Amino acid sequence: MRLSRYFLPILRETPKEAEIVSHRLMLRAGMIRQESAGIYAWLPLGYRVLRKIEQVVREEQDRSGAIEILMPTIQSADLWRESGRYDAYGKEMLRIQDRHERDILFGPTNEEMVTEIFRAYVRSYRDLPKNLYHIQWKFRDEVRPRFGVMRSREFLMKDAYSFDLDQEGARRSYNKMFVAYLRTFDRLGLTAIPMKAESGPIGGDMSHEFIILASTGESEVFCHKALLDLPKPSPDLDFEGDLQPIVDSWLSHYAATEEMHEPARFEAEVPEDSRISARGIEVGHIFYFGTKYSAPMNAVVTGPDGQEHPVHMGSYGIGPSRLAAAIIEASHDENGIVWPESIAPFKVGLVNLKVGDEATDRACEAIYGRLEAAGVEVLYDDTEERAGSKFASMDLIGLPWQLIVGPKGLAGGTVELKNRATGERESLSIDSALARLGG
RNA sequence: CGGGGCAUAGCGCAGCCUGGUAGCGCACCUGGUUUGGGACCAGGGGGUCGCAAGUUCGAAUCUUGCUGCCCCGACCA
Repeated sequence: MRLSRYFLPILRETPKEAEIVSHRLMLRAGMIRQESAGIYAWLPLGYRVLRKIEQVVREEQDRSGAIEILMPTIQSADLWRESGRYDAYGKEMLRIQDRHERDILFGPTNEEMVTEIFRAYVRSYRDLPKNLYHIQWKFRDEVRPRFGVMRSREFLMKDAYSFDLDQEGARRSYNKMFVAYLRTFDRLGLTAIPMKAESGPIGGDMSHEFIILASTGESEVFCHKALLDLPKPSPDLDFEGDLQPIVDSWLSHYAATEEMHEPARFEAEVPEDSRISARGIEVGHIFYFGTKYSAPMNAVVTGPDGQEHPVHMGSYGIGPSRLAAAIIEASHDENGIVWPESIAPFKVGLVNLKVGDEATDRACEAIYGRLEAAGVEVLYDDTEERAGSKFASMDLIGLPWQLIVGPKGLAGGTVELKNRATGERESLSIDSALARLGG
C-alpha cells in the first residue's frame, strides 16, 4: 500500500478525551474514530489489526474443534423471555421496537439464540460434543463507557458455546477452550493468566478470566510469578487427548482477581518473592453454566439410557476489539505503538527519505515491488513529508520493521533496516534487507 | 445512577468575569528557500461560537431550558 493513496489520518496532537495510552495511540494513529459515546468506527489501519486479531482467534477456535457460525445482532425478545433473562438483564440491554411494535433487542450475548439453534436440530448424545462459535458485534449499554474500545458499548466478541451430555463432558469442552485461549493469547503476543472468577449461581470451579498484566488495568489481581513463564501449549497438541494435566499445571499456582482474592491463602501458598500484585485487563472469560438455559428452553438430547437430558453448556468469550487496545497497553513506548508481528497492520514500513530524488525513488519502487510480489505486507511512505515527520509517523503506527531508504545510504549501496521493538538499526544491502523480510 | 467538568475552524486552546465586526498554534492551499528524527519565510482558505428561547440598540460573552461529550465513584467481554 502506498501511503499517498491510503487513508491514514494521523493526529499530531492528542484529543483531550483520551485518558489511557491505548486510546490516545489508537486515535493518534488513525485507527478508530468515535461516533458516539462508546461507539467507534474502525478506520483502515485499525480495521486491519482487528481482522488479524479475529483471524488468530478463529484459527485457534477451529484448531480446538469449535465450529464457526454467524448469528444475527438483532434478536427477538420472545427468545429472551423463554430463559427469563428479558426481565432479568436490566438496562444494559438495548431494547428496540420494530414497525409492528414487536419487542426486539440488540444482542449483548447469544446463549438463548445458540440454544434455540441447537435444540432445533440435535436430538442424540451421539452428536455431542459440539461447540459453536461466532465473531459478531455486541451491544451493552454500559452506564459509563470509557477508555476507547477497551470498554465500549458496541464491541466485537468471539463467543463460543459448548454442548455436552453431562458435566464430565462439559469439563472436557471447558478444558479445550482453556487451552485454546492460552494459545490464542500467546499468538497475540500476550501473556494471559487464567484466574479463578466468579462462577455465578452454578458454582463449581469452572469459571476463569484470562487476565493480562498492565498498569492501566481496571482491576487488582494477585498471582504467583511462575505463571508468567509457564510453557504455552504447542500447535500440534491433540485436543481430543487428556488436557487436564495442562489445565492443572496452570491452576496449581495461585491466581485471583480482586473479587476472588483470599489474602490469607495468597500469603500461605505463595512465597513472598514470588507474589505479584498488579493491575490487570480481562481479555477472555470462560465458564460452565450447566443447564441454566437448556433446562428452561428445553434443549435436550436422548442419552445412552434412552432418557432425555438437558444438555450441559458452557460459554467462552474473547473480545477482539478490546484486545486491540489491550495489546497496545501491553506493547508501546514513548514514541507509539509496538505491534507484535502476528497482528501488525503491515509488516514493513518502507520509508522513502527523499521523494523526487531519482535514485531513491527507483530503489524504493524496486523494493516495494519485490515485497508486494513476495506477499509481504508493506506500507510504502511515498509522501513528500520531511524525514523527521516520516520517522515519527512510522514509530507511532508501530509496524515491526522500517526499511529506510535515502540517498546517503544508497550512495554506499545500503539501506537501513530498523526494528521497531528494539530500536536496532542495521545497514544492509537491498538484497539482504529483502531476504531478512522474506522478500 | 450519584458527584464534578467541558462544548469557539480538522486537532489543541485563548477570548466570556467587565456585551460592541471571532483570535492563536498545529494541520490544509499557493510560492520560495530547505531536506537522515515532527524546517523556515511570505501569502491564503476555512467558524450557524453545541441547540433553542430570553434580556439588550447589540450576545461567543448575561439568564433559562435542552442536547452531546469527558472525568471520579458503584456495574461489565
